[in-house]
Amino acid sequence: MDPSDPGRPESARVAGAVTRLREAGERVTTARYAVLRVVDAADRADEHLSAEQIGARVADLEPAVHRATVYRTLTSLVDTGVLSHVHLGGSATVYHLTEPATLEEYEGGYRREHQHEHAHVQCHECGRVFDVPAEVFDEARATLREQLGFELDTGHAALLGTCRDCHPT
Amino acid sequence: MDPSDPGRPESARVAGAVTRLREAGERVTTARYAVLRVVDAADRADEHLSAEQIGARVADLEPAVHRATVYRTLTSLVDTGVLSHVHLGGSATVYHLTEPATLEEYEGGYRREHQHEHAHVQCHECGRVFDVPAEVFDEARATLREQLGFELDTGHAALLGTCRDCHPT
DNA sequence: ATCGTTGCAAAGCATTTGCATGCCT
DNA sequence: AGGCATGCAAATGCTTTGCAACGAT
Repeated sequence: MDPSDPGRPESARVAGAVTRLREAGERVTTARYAVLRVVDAADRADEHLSAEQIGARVADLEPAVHRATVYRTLTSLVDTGVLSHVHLGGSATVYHLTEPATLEEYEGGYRREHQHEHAHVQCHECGRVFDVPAEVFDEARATLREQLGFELDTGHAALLGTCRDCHPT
Repeated sequence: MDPSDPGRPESARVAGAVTRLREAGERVTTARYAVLRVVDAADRADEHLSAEQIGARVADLEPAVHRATVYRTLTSLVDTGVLSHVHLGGSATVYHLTEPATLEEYEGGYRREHQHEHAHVQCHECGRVFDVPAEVFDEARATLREQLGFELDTGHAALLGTCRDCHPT
């Protein structure tokens, strides 16, 4: 596996993820590299892909990579911290590239929307997922902490609701 | 199926649910009655059961009821509005008896905790689910409505976080 | 008597696992 | 070279479905 293979266009985000993988002592394999590229492309298109959907796209990119490997890869990449996953209401789990703590490490190219922690809200009518600033839940977070001692983690699961387009009114 | 069978202790909540079922033109069968009793008992114990767990308890109560029927029953009871379900982060879905609009219709016996809409927060360490007043999310709800036109439905999916007992600190 | 509901069993689908081989470091 | 990751295929677990029989109204 040689991700520096000339001719293979690579985003700064994928390059950063590969670097972090290596630093963590993890091997960079064909399967892992393909998964990273698929998730990066989805992130850039504001898409939220499930394990299964990622598997399908990886199959296009690298037909030799087995489905089971995609699942194992997703698990290990999440463990390593290179990817993070968000649980959607419907029971699906979607994956994101995790943003590094210091953006400066990786030269430009980050889209503004990806620079901050965000929560996810999903429309249970059309299924679309919207990213919203985590600060929206600051007050709720504070209340839960004070009254229950519960630390709300809005990055880890989506909240359901109805989007503007699907309103009955 | 005769839920008025003397000697079968029945809570006011189950009685109300049965009434609402009949009013909706739905048949009250052994399977449906058993599911209602199981869910009611869980509610009263502040437990949150998944379809699978409900199936197991129904099997104790009515061994003749098939697992597949429990799934179909849960679906139809939710459709009718007698039950409501909440998606937990881990991918499980748990069920509740839906509270009727007017409490007065059903003579006493409602526990205070069940009289109001509530949201669910789940600890991703220990898995326990806590009920919290829906008002905790009022500000977030208002912000999302104003800025995105998104109607947040906190009753339909649990938020993840870490409970007091599982804090690293 | 009618027609919705159920039991049964089999199919379906996403995900996981054991094991030998392969390949990244 | 050495050990982790992979391919393969079978198993798993939850949920759904087709169909005939059953039973609530």
